[in-house]
Amino acid sequence: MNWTDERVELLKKLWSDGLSASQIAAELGGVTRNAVIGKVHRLGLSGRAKAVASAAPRARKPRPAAAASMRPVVHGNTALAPVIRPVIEPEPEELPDPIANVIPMAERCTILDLTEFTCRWPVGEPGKADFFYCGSRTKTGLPYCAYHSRIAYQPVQDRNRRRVAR
DNA sequence: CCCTGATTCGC
DNA sequence: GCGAATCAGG
Repeated sequence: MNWTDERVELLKKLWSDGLSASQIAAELGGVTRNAVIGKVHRLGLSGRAKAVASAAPRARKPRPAAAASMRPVVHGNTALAPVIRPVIEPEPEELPDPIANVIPMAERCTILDLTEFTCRWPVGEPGKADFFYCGSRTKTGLPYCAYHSRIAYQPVQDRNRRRVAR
């Protein structure tokens, strides 16, 4: 593919419209984002309005909302309320993510809040802003609450064999 | 890891 | 002029 007037024109338009180089490359077809960027520079239209604010405007995943609808309603001070956990059977193939939706906000705690009586079940990715520990009362010296103990001590499921690329 | 634009440099 | 490779960053 060569840079015909049409393609250059489209490139200019899309670039000024704030599309990313990879998006433009996909739109044009037959070129990579590097080619687009290179061309953009050669054309001397490097700077743009303000499209480069957040580098990765990733598509938002719609929230599951299924588990959230099953969350028990707790009135009053949730911090002092007894732990109420839904009586759903933890499905072996279920990932911890949906579980996060049934842990009351008030219970969630950081690693600093953990004591010998708080559930150490991690939810989310450590380091991420939304990461937290379950924080429920543990039974007797166990690292997890009764609910998460059942998950933690289940028979080993078939692990996903993954191989690092490259 | 995903992604972004910027730059370099052999072609 | 072109663009892959690389760099620097979110």
